[in-house]
Amino acid sequence: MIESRDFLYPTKWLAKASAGERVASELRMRIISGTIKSGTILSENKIATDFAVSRSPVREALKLLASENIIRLERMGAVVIGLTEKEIEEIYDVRLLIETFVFERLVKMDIADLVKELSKILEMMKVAIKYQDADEFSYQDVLFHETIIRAIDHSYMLMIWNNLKPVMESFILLSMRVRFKEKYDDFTRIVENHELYIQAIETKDREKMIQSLHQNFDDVQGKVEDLWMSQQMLVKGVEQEND
Amino acid sequence: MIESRDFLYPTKWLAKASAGERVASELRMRIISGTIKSGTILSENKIATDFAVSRSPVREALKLLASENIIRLERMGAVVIGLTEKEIEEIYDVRLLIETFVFERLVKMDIADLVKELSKILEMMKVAIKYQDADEFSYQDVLFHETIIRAIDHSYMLMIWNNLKPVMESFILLSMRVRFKEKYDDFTRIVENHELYIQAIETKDREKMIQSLHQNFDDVQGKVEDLWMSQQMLVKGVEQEND
DNA sequence: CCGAGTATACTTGTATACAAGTATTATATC
DNA sequence: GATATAATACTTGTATACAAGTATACTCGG
Repeated sequence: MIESRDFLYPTKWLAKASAGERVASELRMRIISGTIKSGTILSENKIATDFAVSRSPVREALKLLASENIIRLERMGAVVIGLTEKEIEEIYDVRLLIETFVFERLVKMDIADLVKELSKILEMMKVAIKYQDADEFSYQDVLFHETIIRAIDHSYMLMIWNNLKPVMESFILLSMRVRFKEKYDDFTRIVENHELYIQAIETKDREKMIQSLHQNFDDVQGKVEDLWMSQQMLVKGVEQEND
Repeated sequence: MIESRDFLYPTKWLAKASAGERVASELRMRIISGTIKSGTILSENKIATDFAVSRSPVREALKLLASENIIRLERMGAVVIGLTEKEIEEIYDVRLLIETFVFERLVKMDIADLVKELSKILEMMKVAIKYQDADEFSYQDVLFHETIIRAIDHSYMLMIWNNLKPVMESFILLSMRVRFKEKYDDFTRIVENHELYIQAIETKDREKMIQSLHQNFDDVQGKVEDLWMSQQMLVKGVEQEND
């Protein structure tokens, strides 16, 4: 039985969420963290009993995870795909693609409001670091990029982002939780990089923007190890349910 | 009551489909063709009775359409968004983005098999033209681009494509049906353009590929009129259900 | 001991039932 | 006639029930 206090996903983010979203969010975290191993076959009934909900929200959750490419729906059962190094690189391919596209639009726009908004978010990130709040930091980090994308008002770019976001969010959450414990000084670099990004937008400097994006990517490249570390942390912290 | 013979979507493509997919495919066609007007509020119950299915598959369908950005799920009812000129341009933004990315990967690969496969598909398209089979032509057209994307084996590019595909497919279906009746000689141009695309891949010629992509885009630009024409055709052919 | 065939237990997809909440309509009161 | 309040008819989200199909395991025959 998986109860809310065992959740890897921040329960306070699920305040207004439906049972389906709750199940999806938690399953996603467990898959990406490796708690549920790649190759595992999930059955609707098993998940339903595990989460003490009916099959209806579970089906909803599985459909969602399948559209995010972390599970594959087959005739019998859903096969866990998970995130390997390859997938993480691919996600960043997409981010690079989207964000460079967005930037090209931004340079033709009035970006004063956006820059102000991003600065605010960056301040929030700094506070989150100060109080060692990994979850809040992750939230603001994701919000930072979402804010940039939303600025150009492009429904299909937003669509792509919406598909990518849940996986990104989970990945960042897990990664940041590890770093807060193990590599605290990573955050000064992350903040600097976001500052660079804001500057790039402000001055409409393509090169700086690309530089920032790649730095951000280098920052996570090879960071599947974070996921493994996060799993190490988890087996210590959470009691395992031997079904 | 909407029966299978009233379907705008080719029923033979729905052979192995679930009720949810059937409902989604048909609703999508009706939304994109303008048969269901933008702004309309859809209720699960109404759709369920219309299609003579239960709410379960209807919910599934609505979730899907929402993820494709052609409806918006609100607290009460789903609001139809539809496809305006803006959305069509945005879709082509994404296609341009994806396919240029794909091309950059292709130039580093062995593309012999791909070229052969594409040539086969193009032959099929020619046959479909010869026999004035708009649906078959559309199918092969969509398959052509999907084949190119699949060639690079990039799960997240494929994810984007999978999200885009249903809307693209519906749009192309409607557009091609009109053209077969009204603008038959469009097809020689479309075929030529696909030949150009194959050549571009074969010779790994970036410029030619971009040229082909843009030509393809110009070909649909301003083609919302096709949708309106398709709607004109529809009101003639299909009896209207005044609920 | 091995294979064919049947029984069984589990799978998904769909229908239905129910609960909680929201908008609308009607009614009553001023 | 206007406004407030209550009743009603919808809405979604979740649980449960059922049907059709699939894999597994078991039994029976060789």
